[in-house]
Amino acid sequence: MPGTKIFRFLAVIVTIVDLRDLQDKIRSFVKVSEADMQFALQFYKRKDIKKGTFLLQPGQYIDQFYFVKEGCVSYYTEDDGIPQVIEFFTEGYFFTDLYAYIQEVPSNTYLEAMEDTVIYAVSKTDVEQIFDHSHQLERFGRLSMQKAFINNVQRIHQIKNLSNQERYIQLQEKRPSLFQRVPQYLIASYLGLTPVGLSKIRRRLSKHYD
Amino acid sequence: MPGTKIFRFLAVIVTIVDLRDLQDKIRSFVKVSEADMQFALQFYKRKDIKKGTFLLQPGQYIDQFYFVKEGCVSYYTEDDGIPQVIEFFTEGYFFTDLYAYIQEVPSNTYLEAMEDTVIYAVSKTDVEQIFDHSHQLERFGRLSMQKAFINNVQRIHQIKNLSNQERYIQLQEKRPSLFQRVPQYLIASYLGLTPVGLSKIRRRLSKHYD
DNA sequence: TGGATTTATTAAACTAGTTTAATAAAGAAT
DNA sequence: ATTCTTTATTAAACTAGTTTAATAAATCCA
Repeated sequence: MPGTKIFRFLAVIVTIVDLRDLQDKIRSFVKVSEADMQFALQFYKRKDIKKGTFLLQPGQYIDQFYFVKEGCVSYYTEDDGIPQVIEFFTEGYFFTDLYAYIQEVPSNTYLEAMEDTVIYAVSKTDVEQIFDHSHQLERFGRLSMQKAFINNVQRIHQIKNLSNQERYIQLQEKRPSLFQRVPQYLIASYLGLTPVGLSKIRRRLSKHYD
Repeated sequence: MPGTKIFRFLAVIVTIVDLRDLQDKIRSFVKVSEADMQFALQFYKRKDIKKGTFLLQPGQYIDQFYFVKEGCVSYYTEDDGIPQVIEFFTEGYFFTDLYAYIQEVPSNTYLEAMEDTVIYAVSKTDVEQIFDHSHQLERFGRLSMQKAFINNVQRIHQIKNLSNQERYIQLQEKRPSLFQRVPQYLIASYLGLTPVGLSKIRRRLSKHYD
């Protein structure tokens, strides 16, 4: 059955090509032997998520760690029915609801695809296998967590020391594509204000350039 | 010289007793063999810091990682001459200016002892030796960074979703001793408001209990 | 394509903070 | 103990946001 053979062959190629992003990401942090890299990659499963799909909702457990190949996932809680956005995960981000993942308790957050999204998923037990198997990959885990930590320290500093207007401008500069991908009221929430407040800021800024 | 002998003996005891806090902290994250633990501990140096001393000032490089045995260190930037407190490090905290430490660039932050403080210090090259030497200690590094990351995610969520008054009350509940150890205007800064603003909140709350 | 729904803007009244400045209280140093 | 300096409170005017509600614009989808 030559048809079957070709199909399998193509499937293998697709898998290798697809995981290139993930490999590059890992190698940007540490040197990893080809054997260790292949050991890790075997556990990752590709998932295609349609826009509007929830990877996680309040009350659910989560034992998966994700990597965004393509697309955008919003991470938020809901207070009095109003979404409070913690982060937007886009290409190259690792993510999960880390608190629920680590504590193994039900989450109180949402993970929702903002557009058709492709992610690689790996389970907690497989992550542990990977880290047990390779000291270098454990180091990658430490360094990527360190980087995420620093990002948050800087974010805290920005929230405290910049005005909402300044943070809006900065977000436009650093992640301009977000404004095409995500409704404005979620960006308002991410910046820590109401849709009305963000609209005022936008008007103020546009008038400035008249 | 029996006097000398006794002195040395006591010195050894003191060192072992002193590092107990650090060992306990590490063992709360991972199992470590006695040999690996001793390998790590040999690199730590105790430092006694007088109140008001700066461990770090803007423009300086930092290649030390610290652990607070006793005391309190504030971590802040200065904008227009006004301190902007990022964190207060008290007993059991690991700290450094992680950004400057990792990037090996001059810091733009202060690390200042708020009271007479005892810390254990280890250099970056020694940290790297420790992690190279032991996979388990590398894991400790990953897990402690992970915990710090989660704390910051929760802090971001609080800053965004709680009022200043709510965050003031929460700080009183979670870290009551801070109010004895640190001047109020620095706590105001930590909470993201002015001394005047914090004073108003305190008055509002005290009136509430009349 | 038209109708329904979601999203963004505007207005108006309000509020929790700000800034500046003066005063009071507390702490440190000789 | 007295002075000097730092820290905390209060008042008053102001501001950048809020809430609610109405309207306009954009998007979805059958």
